[in-house]
Amino acid sequence: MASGDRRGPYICGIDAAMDVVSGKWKSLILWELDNYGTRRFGELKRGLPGVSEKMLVQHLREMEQDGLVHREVYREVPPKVEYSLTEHGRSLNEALGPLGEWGQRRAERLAAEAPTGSP
Amino acid sequence: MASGDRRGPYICGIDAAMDVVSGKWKSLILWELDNYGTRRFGELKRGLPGVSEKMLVQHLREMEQDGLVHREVYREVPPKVEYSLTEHGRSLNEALGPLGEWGQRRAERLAAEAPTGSP
DNA sequence: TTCGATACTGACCTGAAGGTAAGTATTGAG
DNA sequence: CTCAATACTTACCTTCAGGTCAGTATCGAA
Repeated sequence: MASGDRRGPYICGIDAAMDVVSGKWKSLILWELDNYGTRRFGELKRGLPGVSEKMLVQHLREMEQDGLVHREVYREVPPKVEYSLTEHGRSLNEALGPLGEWGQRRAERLAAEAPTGSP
Repeated sequence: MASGDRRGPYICGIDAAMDVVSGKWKSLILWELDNYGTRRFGELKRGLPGVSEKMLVQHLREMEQDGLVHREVYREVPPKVEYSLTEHGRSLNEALGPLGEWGQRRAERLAAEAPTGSP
């Protein structure tokens, strides 16, 4: 399954962190929630162009289980659910900072090397 | 294919970095090479218990293409090939540091929460 | 009575990541 | 002549992350 048994015995810290971040949209979700503080399901969906509802729900559930995300349900009609980061989620986002900067530099380097696809 | 077109248009830095690190053994390869400086193919294989030769070759090729790894071939018999990190590879490993520490802390927390599986 | 809004859930399918295992090339040792 | 050692290569197969799409529950508005 896609979100079954995890928290396996880890070989190293990277492994343990990757277990939690791997997932097509997870780092983006992390960034959205860190940036906006609190987001409703529909807002997240609109903020992540291309994400399917299924994956968004699945990722959010896993991140909740992993203690990264807090889920607040308002018993209203139509339904309202708000997501936000926990302390762990925020610290993970911080830990991802240097990696993001490295990737940024790499992207810039690639753009400089092949501006139009080398015609 | 497993290593075909990459370097796609990235949504953010994390995306660009993940494109390069995602792969079951890549962070481990990074660590091995950073730790030992230079490793032969067979040494890497023995240092990463469970890796298949196919995946090791494939990952090393991709990392070479991505400018993370340098490959030095000695024209001898039997063959000898030495792998080492480039400057980019080393900086990536550094950027992964905080993430590794976060994962380490997470692993410790998990171990403290469920020592024997909550019997 | 039907529709729209919201936050899901479930069945089904595809592609790609990764595993297994056998084959290749070269040459010195026995 | 055969074998061992090294660094691969190739073919085939399984698994699973992720996509599509349809359905559900609830209530107010029209």
